[in-house]
Amino acid sequence: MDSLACVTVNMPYCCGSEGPVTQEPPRGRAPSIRDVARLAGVSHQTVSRVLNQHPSIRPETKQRVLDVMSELQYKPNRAARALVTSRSHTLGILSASSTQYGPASSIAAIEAAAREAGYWVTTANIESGDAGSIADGLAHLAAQGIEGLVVIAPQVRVFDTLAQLSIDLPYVTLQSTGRDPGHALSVDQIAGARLATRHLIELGHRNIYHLAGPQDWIEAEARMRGFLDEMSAQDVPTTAPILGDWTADFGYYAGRELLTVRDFTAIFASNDQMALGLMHAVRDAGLEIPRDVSIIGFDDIPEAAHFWPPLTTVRQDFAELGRRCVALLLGDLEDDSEQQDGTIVPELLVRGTTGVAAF
Amino acid sequence: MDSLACVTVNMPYCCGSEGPVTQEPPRGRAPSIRDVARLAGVSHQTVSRVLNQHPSIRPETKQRVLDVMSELQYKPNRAARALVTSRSHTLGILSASSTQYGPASSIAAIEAAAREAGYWVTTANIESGDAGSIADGLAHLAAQGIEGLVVIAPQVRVFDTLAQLSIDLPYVTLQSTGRDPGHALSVDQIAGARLATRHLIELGHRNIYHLAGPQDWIEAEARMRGFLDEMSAQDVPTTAPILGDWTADFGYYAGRELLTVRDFTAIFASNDQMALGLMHAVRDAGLEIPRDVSIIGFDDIPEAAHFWPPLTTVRQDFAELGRRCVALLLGDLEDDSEQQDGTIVPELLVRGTTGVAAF
DNA sequence: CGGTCTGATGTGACCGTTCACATGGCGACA
DNA sequence: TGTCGCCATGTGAACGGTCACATCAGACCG
Repeated sequence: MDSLACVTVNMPYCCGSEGPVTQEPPRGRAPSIRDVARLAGVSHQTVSRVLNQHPSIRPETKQRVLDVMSELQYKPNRAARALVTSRSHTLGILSASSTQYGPASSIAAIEAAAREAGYWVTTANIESGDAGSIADGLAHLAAQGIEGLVVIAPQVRVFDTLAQLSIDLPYVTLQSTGRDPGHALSVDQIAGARLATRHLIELGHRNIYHLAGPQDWIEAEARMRGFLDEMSAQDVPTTAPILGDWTADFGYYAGRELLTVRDFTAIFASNDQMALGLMHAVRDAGLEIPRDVSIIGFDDIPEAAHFWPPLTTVRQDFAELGRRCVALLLGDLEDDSEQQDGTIVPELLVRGTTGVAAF
Repeated sequence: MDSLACVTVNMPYCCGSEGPVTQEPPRGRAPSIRDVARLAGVSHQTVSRVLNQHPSIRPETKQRVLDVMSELQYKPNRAARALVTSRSHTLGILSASSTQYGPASSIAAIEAAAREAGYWVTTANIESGDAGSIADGLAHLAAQGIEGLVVIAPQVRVFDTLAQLSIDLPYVTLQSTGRDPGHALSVDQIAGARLATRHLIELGHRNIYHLAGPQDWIEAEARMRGFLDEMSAQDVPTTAPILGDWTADFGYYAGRELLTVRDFTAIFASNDQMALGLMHAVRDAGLEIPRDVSIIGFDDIPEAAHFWPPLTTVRQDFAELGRRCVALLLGDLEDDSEQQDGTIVPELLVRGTTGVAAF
C-alpha cells in the first residue's frame, strides 16, 4: 500500500498486438455493439435489444450475447447513446455554500437518488451569489447538456439568470414557500420556524430576535416568515429580522452588535452555524447561555449536539429532501407517474441552549 | 417572485411553427453545425474549425460563422463530440463523508479547477466505506466515461476495487504520504501533525493521546505518522493511537472512554469534529479546557474559531489542494507541461483549547 | 389451405461532431 | 514560367449507438 497517490495506467492508443491474441478486438477503441454482435453471431440490432431489455428475444440468444459482452468487457458508450436519443441522463446541481452541512448533505442525497434512477449528476459550485458567477455556472451546466436542474442557491437570482440566458430547463429547488401546492416539494420550513419560535415564546421570552439568512434564498425567507407568523399569532411584538449570510462568523459579529444594546432574551438563528457564532459572542460578553440568553438554531448539523451548551435546534432531513427533489424532477422528465407528495415535517430538538426567560 | 419552486418550461418536440418564423431552424432538434454552415454559406467543416480555433481561417469567414452561431443560439453537442473524439472531458470524484467540511471543500475546489480547465465533474458519494458501495460508485463513474478519477475516500480499498473491476484510469488522491516525490501532491500532513504534536509537547505535555482517523484514509495515516514521528523525535513515550471515524459523535464516546482512566493531559484529534466531541466529553466529566485537558484539532473548519473555547487546530488549505489535484490529473491527461510541485504547508493556529500542562 | 398476425431477427439510415484527405488559389523561388 | 508549398476551404467517412422498417418463420383462424 505504498505510494499509490498517483497511478496512471492508461489504456488507449497503446495496446499493440503482443501474445497470442485472437484477432477479434479492434485495435485502439473499446469493443462496440458490432464487435459483440459479430462474436455472438447476431446483428448489432439484436445486441442493442439485449441492452434495452427488448421483450422479443429468445432467451438463449440473449444469453449468448450477454456472455460475449462480459467476455469482451463491453461497456455501452454513453456518448453514442446520448447522441442518438438526445438524452444525456444527467442532472445538474447549481449550488452555493456547498461546503456547509446543509447543501453538502442535499447534494449527496441528490446524487444518491439520481444514481439510483440511472442518472448522473454534475455540479457547479458558485462562490459568490453574484449574477456573473451564477451565469458562469449555469452556462457550464447547460453546455454539458443537463436534462434537469436543481438549485441550492439564491434562487431568485438564479431564476432571473436562467431566463436571461434563455435556457429552458426543468427546474427544481430544494425548498418551497408552501404555496404552489401541486408541484412543490416541501420540508415545511415555515412550520419548523414556527416550532422554534413557539418554543421560545413558551419559555416566556418576549423579546426575541431573528437572525435570518440571505433573503434571496427561499429557505431563509420561509424561516423568516415562520418566525413572523408565529410571533404575530402569539401576539408577541417583533423587531425586524437581521439578514445574515449563513456563516458562524456573521453570527458572531451580529451577536456582538446586538449585545451592545441587549434588549432581548432570546435569538432564533436561521441555521446552526450562525447560532454557534452567536453563542460565541454571548460568551464573549460575559453572559451565560441559557441563563441570560436563549439561542435556537436550525438544521441540526451533526456537531450541534456537541456544542457547549448543546444546541437546541430544528432538525431537517436533508437526505429525504434530496431524494424527493430528484423524484420530482424525474417525474417531470419521464412523467411516468404522479409523485406522491406530502410534507417532510421538521422536528424540534430541545437541548441546552434554551431556557426560561431571565425575566 | 412567487412560487418559482418548480418551473417546467420544456422545449423540445413541441416547438410548432407559429408566427413569421423563417424556415431555417429544423423542427425538433437544436441547431447543428450544418445549420450554421448553411446559413453562413460555408461547409460544416469550416464551422468545426471555427469551433476548434483552427488557425487557418480568414477572419471575415470566422466572424460570419460566429454571427450565425449566436443568431441561432448554437451550442455544440457534447455527446457528438465525445463520440468521435472519445474524450468525455469529465472527471469523476469518488467521495466518502462528503457532508463534512474537508471533503466538501475539496470537492468544491476540484469542481472549480476542473471547470476552469473546461472539464465537467461528476461525483459518486459512498456512505459506507465497504467494498460493495465503493464498487457501485466506481462502476457508476466508469459507465459515465470519466477520464480521470479523484478519490476522497478510504484509498486503499478503492484502489483494490479499481483493480478488481479492471478499470484502468488516471487516478489521483488528495493526499500523499510524502513518498513518491515525483508525482504526488502534498499538503504535508505529516508536517502539520508534527506541528500540532510539538505544540503540545512544548506546553509541557507528556501524556498525549492521538485520536486518529480511519487508517485506510491516507491523510489519517499521515497525521498519525506525524504524531508518532514527533513524539519519538522529542523522546516522549507514546501510547497507541485510537482509531476513529471522523465524526464528533465518535470523539465524544472516545473521550468518555478515555476519561474513565484519565492518564493524559492532552489529546491531538485528527480532525476538528472529533476534537469537538472530545471537548464535549471533557466538559461532561466536569473538567475544564485547557486547564485540565488540552485539545488540538486538525483542518480549521470555519466553526472552529467559535467553539468554546475556540479550538486550537492546524489549518489546511483544501481549496488549494483541490486545485493542485486537478492540475495533476490534467497534466497527466493532456501532458502539456510539467506541473510545478512544491508542498502546501499547513499552519498551526493556537486558540483557546491548549494550555500549559496541568502537570 | 390461404391469409393475417405476432415473435425474433436483420438492414440501413441517422444523430452531430471530428478526422483524413482532396482541392484550388496564390506567392515564392529556381 | 513551372512547381512547390502553404493557406483557406470542401468532401466524405467514421464514431457507436437507436430508430424505422423489412423479412421470415410459425401459429392461429376461418
